[in-house]
Amino acid sequence: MAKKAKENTDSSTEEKIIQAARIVFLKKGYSATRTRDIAEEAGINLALLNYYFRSKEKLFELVMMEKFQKFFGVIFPILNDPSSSLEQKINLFADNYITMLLDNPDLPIFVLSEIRNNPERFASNTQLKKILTESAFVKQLHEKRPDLNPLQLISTLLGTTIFPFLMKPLLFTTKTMDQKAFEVFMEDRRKLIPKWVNALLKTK
Amino acid sequence: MAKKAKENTDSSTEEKIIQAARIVFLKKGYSATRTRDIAEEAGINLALLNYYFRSKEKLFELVMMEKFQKFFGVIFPILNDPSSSLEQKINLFADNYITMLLDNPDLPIFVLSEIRNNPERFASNTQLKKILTESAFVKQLHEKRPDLNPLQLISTLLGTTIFPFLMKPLLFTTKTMDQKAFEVFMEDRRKLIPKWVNALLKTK
DNA sequence: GTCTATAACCTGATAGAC
DNA sequence: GTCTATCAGGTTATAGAC
Repeated sequence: MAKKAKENTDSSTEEKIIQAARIVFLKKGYSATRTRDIAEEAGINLALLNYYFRSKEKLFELVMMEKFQKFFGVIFPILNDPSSSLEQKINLFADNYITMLLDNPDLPIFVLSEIRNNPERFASNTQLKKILTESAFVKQLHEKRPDLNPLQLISTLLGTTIFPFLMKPLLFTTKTMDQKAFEVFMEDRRKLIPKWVNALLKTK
Repeated sequence: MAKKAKENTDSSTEEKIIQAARIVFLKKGYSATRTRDIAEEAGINLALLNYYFRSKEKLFELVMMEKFQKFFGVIFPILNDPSSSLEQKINLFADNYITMLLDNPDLPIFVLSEIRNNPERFASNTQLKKILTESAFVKQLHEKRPDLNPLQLISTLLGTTIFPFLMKPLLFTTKTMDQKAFEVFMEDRRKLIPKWVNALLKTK
């Protein structure tokens, strides 16, 4: 602890660059981002970026791994907890995920876009497959509704939670909503999704 | 009719270029696409692309307008038909939209990505705002459930239908599904969505 | 570590021969 | 209309001074 005190200012050049990279990559994606944008955002010279991170690709990989961890990391512990009920999992998932997404509204479109652009990168990711096919959530779901493909409910749970954030740019640009209205909308949705998804469990 | 017979081969150079552009832009998006990729896909020389379409930007705009028309065009006539019931609209929407998306599975991520990259382009699009705030669907919805923000149900209807196509690259790359399984999944969903969304209308 | 200058490469677009 | 050759500008990455 005491040893780390020196770094705690967190304003080292390296940190400034990666923080800038987070902002720019998240907003524009890999292809549309120029290393110059990142350097400018960080308030440093372009050469320093390569000095610290060797290449655009390497810097991107760092940021991307973080973002993927954020995007998928919340899901696993909730859906794979054997001690909570199906209803509790749905409730907890919607609540936690909406909180996280309100803090990171551009995360879904970033993650889904980059997977589209480079799907091979995730061929090795077996964690997600496990959540979707053999988590505690899937088992409980299968027990309660053996007639229903668990992925149908999971897609609905994920879709209803994430989709508003994918639509957000469209809602804003057409002036259908502004930031404040969107936040209210998502607070309503935080209560609505558990109610709705649990209702679907009872719909034969 | 007879007049158009001559063009019916549909293999003019211009047509070959725009068909190649459809394929490449849809798959990689604007930024990651190089005009050389399109020329190669079309089996023609790079110079011809500029001869026929002047610039990458102009060619992209053509393709993009088509794709947006496809993505949003189906929604309007269905949701704004005053003669059909709420239930019929939900049913018809899911059915038609899933059919269209099975033929154009890469459309959602393309459209949503490009809106993210360039939202100003759609600032002038008032049609979508109308669907979301003053269509026959919204009015009927408000009448039946005045306690519910219509956008909540619309987001759910759109999200449940579109989201599986956004997840598709992830499902495929993790080998959770293959093409055949995905098609079966979406056929199940074609029946499930109307049942589910109509159930939500009755969930207080 | 940080900067300026520049190399090396890539990309969109055009000139000009056929 | 179609091609080859090439330009002009932009982008990543590095060399070398400080």
